[in-house]
Amino acid sequence: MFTAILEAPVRSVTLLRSLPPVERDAPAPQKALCSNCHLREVCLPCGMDHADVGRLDSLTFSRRRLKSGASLYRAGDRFEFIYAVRSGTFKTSLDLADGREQVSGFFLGGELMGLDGVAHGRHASSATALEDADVCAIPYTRLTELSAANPGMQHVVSRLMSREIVREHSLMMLLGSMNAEERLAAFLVNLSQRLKARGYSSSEFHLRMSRAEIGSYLGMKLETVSRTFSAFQHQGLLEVDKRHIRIADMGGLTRTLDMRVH
Amino acid sequence: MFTAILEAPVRSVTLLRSLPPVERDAPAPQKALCSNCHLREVCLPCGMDHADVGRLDSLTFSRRRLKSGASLYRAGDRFEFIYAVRSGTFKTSLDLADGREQVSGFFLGGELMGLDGVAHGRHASSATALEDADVCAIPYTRLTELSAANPGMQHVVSRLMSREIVREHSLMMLLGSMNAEERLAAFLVNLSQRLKARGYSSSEFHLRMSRAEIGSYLGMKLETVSRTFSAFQHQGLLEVDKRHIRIADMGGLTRTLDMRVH
DNA sequence: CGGGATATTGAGGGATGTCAAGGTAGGTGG
DNA sequence: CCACCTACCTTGACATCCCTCAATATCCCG
Repeated sequence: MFTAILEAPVRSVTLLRSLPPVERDAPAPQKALCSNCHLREVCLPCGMDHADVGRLDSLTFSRRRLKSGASLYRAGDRFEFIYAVRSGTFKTSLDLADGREQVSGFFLGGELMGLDGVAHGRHASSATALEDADVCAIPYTRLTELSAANPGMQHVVSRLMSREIVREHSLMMLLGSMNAEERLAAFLVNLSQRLKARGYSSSEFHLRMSRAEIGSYLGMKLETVSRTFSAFQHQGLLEVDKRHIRIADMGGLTRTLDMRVH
Repeated sequence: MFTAILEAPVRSVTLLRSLPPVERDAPAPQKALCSNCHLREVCLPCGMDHADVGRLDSLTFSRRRLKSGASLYRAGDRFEFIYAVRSGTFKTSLDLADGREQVSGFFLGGELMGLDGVAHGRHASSATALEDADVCAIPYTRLTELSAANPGMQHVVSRLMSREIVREHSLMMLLGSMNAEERLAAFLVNLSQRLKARGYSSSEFHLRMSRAEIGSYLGMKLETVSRTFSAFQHQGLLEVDKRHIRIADMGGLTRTLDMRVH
């Protein structure tokens, strides 16, 4: 299901961080090429043949750097770009009428944000960096122009959108039919697999999001998230220290899901 | 937001029903043309210019008729077609590990089903007719071939997928942050608007789905759905007689949503 | 007419939300 | 360097919403 990336993506991230800071929102001078990006196996080019990836290079995506907490786009902004995460973690969220937010997703390196903007030409959700981060800005109209001439590429783009639909399907299932323990287990197992596919440890990691953000995403209150973490720790499934997580019993965690008592 | 269709779609539906029944699953002899379909303003051609709609006609979608309860496709089936509802109502659902189902959507005339199949070449969900129904089967590869040559058409297809993402966003919000009354109110208001856009009454209609199906969709038990209907009736918002619904106070119903106490 | 599916309603219990208090970590300024 | 402040996390006590189980009513279809 997931392609494991064996090369560690950490090296280039460190490199980026050590560069002198650029002016905020100035057009980044660096241009990113898909063909030699360390994330190409999990990102936009995934599934494309060599020739199509080469064509992608002609778009020379501009890069944008964000500080932790900065927003990449906001709901209602004009839709021009989709964004691929190069480094860091993002959340996407919808603004509720009463001012609270509903988190609709978390995004890791290589994942794409903003596809919901195609529908009405405006972003339907907001994207916020959960740590210092780096994205490729992919001009949507140029991408469609390019894929019009290349059936293979067009299919890849459609598939990405469809994948987003499927992703939300499973979240709906989660929100509609699982109890608190099942929700958190599903969240952790999913995150673990995605980290593994990016060359990180699947059993030990640092959460970039708060309990409140996890809760919003999973449809539960932050106190319940906290209590459920504690419960898993008592059951010997996890070791939890604030945001540092070690999965002690992956089998037990996945079994929590299969039970599906409710 | 929705384009009201003034011509009543009822006439042609009645016509179809009076035709002699065809063999089940035999390639239907009737061919449907988008350019003079009564649903063209809410269906696939929505947003296309006249020339592109004409090009759609070249695909000559075959029609498929289903009895109430019959399934159009099942999760895991090979993905070849997307389906546009011509008449009747459908539900889409995911099969849970324990045999129960999670309803992921209800579909009315002109709405498209099956876009989640693009991701992996297999349908990710199942579609079932909730009453005798009629669909256009749109061959996906031929649609993409056609849209490769026509930028306008390609964009329309992308937009449809994006719209599906946005639709699921709002459902996530519903499941993640609303209580039982808000959920049912949101469901009814949404259904009312969609019926209105199709030329039906927005204040009085017949539900095609059971309490259990509504509950599955909204993430609550059928008893809670039933109780909430009764509560709305006592509050003077609705008149309910089994599946026959009359919205007595649309303003009050939408206010239930804005309150968003929880 | 009978049987199965569906809907309504009640009683009771349990999972999760709410409110509150206290602890810890990290950042900032004196 | 330390004190303070803020944001975040944990835990407890209590409240409440919704689920579970059960009985009954109603409708639809054979």
